[in-house]
Amino acid sequence: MASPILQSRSYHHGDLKQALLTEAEALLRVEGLQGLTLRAVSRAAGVTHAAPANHFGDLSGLLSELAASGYRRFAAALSAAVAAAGEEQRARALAMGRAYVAFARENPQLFLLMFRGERLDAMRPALRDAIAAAREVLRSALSGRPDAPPASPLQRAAEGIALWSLVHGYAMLMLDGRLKGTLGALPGPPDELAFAEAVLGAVRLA
Amino acid sequence: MASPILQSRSYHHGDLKQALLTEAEALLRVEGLQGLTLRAVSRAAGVTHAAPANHFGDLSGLLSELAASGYRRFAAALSAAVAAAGEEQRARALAMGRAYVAFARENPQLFLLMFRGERLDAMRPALRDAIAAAREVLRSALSGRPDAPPASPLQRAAEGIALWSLVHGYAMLMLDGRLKGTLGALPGPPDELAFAEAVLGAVRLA
DNA sequence: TGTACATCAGTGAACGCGCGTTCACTGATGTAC
DNA sequence: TGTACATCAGTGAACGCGCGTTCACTGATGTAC
Repeated sequence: MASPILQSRSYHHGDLKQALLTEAEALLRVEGLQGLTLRAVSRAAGVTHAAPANHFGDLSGLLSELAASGYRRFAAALSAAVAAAGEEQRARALAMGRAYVAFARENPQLFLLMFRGERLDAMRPALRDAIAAAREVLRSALSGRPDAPPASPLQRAAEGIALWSLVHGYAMLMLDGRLKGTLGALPGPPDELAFAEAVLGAVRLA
Repeated sequence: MASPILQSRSYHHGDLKQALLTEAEALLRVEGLQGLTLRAVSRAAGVTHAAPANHFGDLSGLLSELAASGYRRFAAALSAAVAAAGEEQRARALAMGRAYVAFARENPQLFLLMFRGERLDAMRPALRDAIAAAREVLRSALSGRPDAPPASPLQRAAEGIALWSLVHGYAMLMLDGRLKGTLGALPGPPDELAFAEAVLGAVRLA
């Protein structure tokens, strides 16, 4: 018989794989990466702690699938933002940056899991594919200025990586709480969104 | 009697505190952050695993002191690079960026420990002071362009954070191995230094 | 339609592991007199 | 100079903890005939 919800295979539980991923993400959000253990996730999902092995093999398998899910949503968010920004290159890059930072802010622990390779298994096809897809969205949003004179391959690559570094660094510093001091020292009440906007807009390609 | 080496207090061991920090850093370099446990560090230093408590209290105390030591060396490296770069503002920022990335490349795990607040105790005076000192070096190296018209406080702060984000993001992406693909796709043999230079130079304040 | 069988998701108990913490102790160092 | 005492760094054994893994098992689902 089909699952009560999706048409995925369901035995005793009825899509335990998805349930484990959902619980894992909730746990990650609340407890952080170090709270994510096979036993804790199983507990949250109401199954024995040996059950996840049937779906993920081991812990790094579960973390990798979770990160893959994060990358898919990340890529979708960036992609939608860029598409909505029109054709102008700088507007597209800015839209991407906004969406990038917003994703990090809304999913801080998931973002850290995604960009902290240590505990992931980069060989997992689901993760590898999701990373590649996200990378491609970034590449297309940051590809050089068609209006400018043709640059060297090094120059073009450096420009893309510089913009990526800018938004990624901002996201990481923000998640580490490194911007609080600067934000607090500004006149008026802190406005994180306006500040992010000012930072992303403070820089241009040379 | 004084210690055989330094004039620090020495009882049975003869400066166990420094020895533990040295061994901890070596372990961190080889095993990564998750290999850093009180027991492993004690083992490496040849003492009982209860001994470190006399000097650091608990594990987060030891990690915090190690991070503080990292921040002191980090600040010194940035400071020296900036001082050698002369007076021109852009040259100073570029020199800082180079030194920043070089430190991250040479001390990858230490750099990650420093910028991953989770396991540190930010209340430790040694760590708090070291972070503040490093932050001040950054601030002075990245402070706005004296040649430009006076900008708003928001604009000035945003410019400094943007440059910091650029170098920090580059360092993090590099340590995560995210740049390998781009670097490998360039014509000729990969040249990390030249690429970093190109990335840092690809951007100007708007 | 019904029966026998194979598959496999999930169980529950047991295992060994390394961890941080505690605590009474030992013994070298430093100090008072 | 010598003795008695206080301090405190480091010892070693014991503790409980949560972890991942293993494994024989149960029982629901799916399939062959």
